[in-house]
Amino acid sequence: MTRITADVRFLRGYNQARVMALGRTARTFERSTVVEATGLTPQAVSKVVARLTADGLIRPAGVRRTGIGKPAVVYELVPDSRYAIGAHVARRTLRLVLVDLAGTVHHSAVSPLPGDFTPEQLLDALAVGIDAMTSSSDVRGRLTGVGIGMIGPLDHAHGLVRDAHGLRHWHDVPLREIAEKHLGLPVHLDKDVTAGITAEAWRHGATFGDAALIMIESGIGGGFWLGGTAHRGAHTNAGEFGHTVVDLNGPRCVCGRHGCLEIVHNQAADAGDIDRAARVVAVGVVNLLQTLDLAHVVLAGADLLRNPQAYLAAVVEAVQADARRADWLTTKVALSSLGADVIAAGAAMQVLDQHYGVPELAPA
Amino acid sequence: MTRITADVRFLRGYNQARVMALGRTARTFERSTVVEATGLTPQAVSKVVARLTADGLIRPAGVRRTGIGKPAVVYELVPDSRYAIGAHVARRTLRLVLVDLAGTVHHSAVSPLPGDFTPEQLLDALAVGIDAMTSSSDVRGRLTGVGIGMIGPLDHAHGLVRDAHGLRHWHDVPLREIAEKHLGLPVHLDKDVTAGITAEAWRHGATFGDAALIMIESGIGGGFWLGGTAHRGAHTNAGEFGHTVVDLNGPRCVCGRHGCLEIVHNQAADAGDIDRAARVVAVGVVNLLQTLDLAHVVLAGADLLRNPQAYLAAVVEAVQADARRADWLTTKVALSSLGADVIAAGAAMQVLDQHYGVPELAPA
DNA sequence: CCCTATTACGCAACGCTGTTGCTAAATTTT
DNA sequence: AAAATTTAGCAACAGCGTTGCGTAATAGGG
Repeated sequence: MTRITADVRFLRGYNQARVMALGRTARTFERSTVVEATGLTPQAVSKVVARLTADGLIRPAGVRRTGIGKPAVVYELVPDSRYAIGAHVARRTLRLVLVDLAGTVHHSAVSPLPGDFTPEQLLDALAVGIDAMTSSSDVRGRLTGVGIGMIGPLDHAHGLVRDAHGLRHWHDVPLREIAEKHLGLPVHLDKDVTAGITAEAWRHGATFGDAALIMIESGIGGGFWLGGTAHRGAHTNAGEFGHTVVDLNGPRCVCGRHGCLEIVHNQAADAGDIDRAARVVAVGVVNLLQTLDLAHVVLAGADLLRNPQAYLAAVVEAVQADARRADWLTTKVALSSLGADVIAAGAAMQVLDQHYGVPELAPA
Repeated sequence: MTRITADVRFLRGYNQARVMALGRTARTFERSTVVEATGLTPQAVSKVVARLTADGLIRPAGVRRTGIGKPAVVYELVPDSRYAIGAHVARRTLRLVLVDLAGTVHHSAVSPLPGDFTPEQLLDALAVGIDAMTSSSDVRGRLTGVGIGMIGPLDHAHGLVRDAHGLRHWHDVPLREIAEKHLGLPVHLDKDVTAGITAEAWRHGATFGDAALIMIESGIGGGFWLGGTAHRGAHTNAGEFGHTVVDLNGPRCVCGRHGCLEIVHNQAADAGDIDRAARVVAVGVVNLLQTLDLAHVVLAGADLLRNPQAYLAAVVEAVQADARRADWLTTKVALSSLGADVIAAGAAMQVLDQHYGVPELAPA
């Protein structure tokens, strides 16, 4: 648990991170933009910009002539100044991506994992894949770390896989610790869906409000971005969205309850009725909107992306039907901008976020 | 929107607030406790404690002899150093409470409101009630402000009542602004359920994790405390928990959808089957746990508190049944510790929280 | 009884943050 | 060429927590 004391160093990191967020979102920016966004004085912004420039994280990119007066220097992020590796560990596959500081995916590769793979087998696959991906020497020196997104339950704070669903060999595995030793890089472990929503948030920057990522891929899960950070819940177990009851008299689910969103959806999907399956998901999404009042909903997951338009249309329609009463209740619904890479890319961005994102103060 | 720049003044407020939170939770505390909780050095804590003592917010309350060495000074919060008024505006009644800095309710009074009351009528009732409650002169001088909790939809950021359900005369009323003028005190406006969960959080202090307040009182709503702050959503509209679908083939709800938690619950309750009604709510609560992974669930609301044990038993049972698989997935379920006063008291605590709570930095 | 070890606590100097006051540079307009 | 305007930085400053060190208050041992 990275714990930060509220001393002056916090201010440094915080304000630098806000400028970085601006650079990620806006392609180019100037000091005056930063002044407005941060509330700092121009002089303070000059100092922050000078520090970031010295670190090679941003650089001048021309000037803008405003008409009268001295032209303003335009800055931009230096995307290839830092990289991170992201890994999406699924039941049968390992997806690795290389992501730069701007959130752009440079390489993406999928490799099969042995059935019922062990931690050791995963570590080996990771090492091989990462090695191949960072062969270029300028990448290797700028690698910030490795992010791993996988199915839960797991303990994010302690980097512990508690009991990955459907995988033997994965009970209380301190994956973060052993991976850091094995790979020689900082490792960040999180639930797949949480990594996924982080990807969307990191790329959208400050304009991204409360949001959810709906993922349909061997089960239905939800990742949440609330109040400017990922929401993991009290035990890193938030997101079991597929196991919310939507049909009190519905069929029994593997979880023991009746009429879970997941079982109702799967029955429709298995029967080939994708539209009905999509409408079930749409009901769940509107439930989330009612409960959490989200500004963005992102759809993702292999099973969903096989029929993206069907799901998108159903959700959009349901959201609009529900929100028709109030013009101020707007929610943007979209397919994941990163496609099948969301989880892996998000895991990578979580690593970047730890270094260059807005620092969090000690837990209340 | 109170917006704070990340300069040194932020540190001052932040660290002071953490000490105050400790004092609220722990009755008494010493410097060494603060050192541990905040991560600050003993010297820094001395400065913070000195400032708070000078402001009269905390005071020494004896010493603790540890055995060898100079005894440690024990401090305590000064509860009656500050007060706030809380108002719970319902469809027919106005409940006012006087709350001190420790979160203790000193006075509570309910008065009827005219049918379909107007903003002016509410303001008059507020003025009269507040005057009666602050007759003592030491209270009046230490009054921090007035918090108002009421049904939505409303806009918390702008202090605007958009369209209170079931009340004509309440469309786009800038209640915060006009109330501040009318009462001559700072006013904080929020949804009833959000105020309610703030009451629980403020009283529990740092030990309070992600939580929800389930309120059953002319409708079913939910207030959320996530990541150390109230969750209001993108448009202050979070909490419409009663309008989440739990029965796809259920009866049509006033909101237009079928099988909402609220209509299903109400049908059972109206039929006199409280146990079934309670089990419906329990299903909804477990849905929340699956989605958000909460550490605390608090039950409240006039309709619920008519049969508190029935609801509590049903929810506890459902939560335990669902979490039986994992011993680490613990959620505490309880009835509101403040009974019928939760909303009003929470509204008051929101005012105190603005002054003496942990400050929030500019929105990301 | 005095001395020492131990613990609590504060004064003074310091480092680092953003802020304030003012100057310099670069450009357009007159 | 001179004035006006906008951008940007240097220098001194205020305020935060930190570091170094001295002082006060207690218990226990000789």
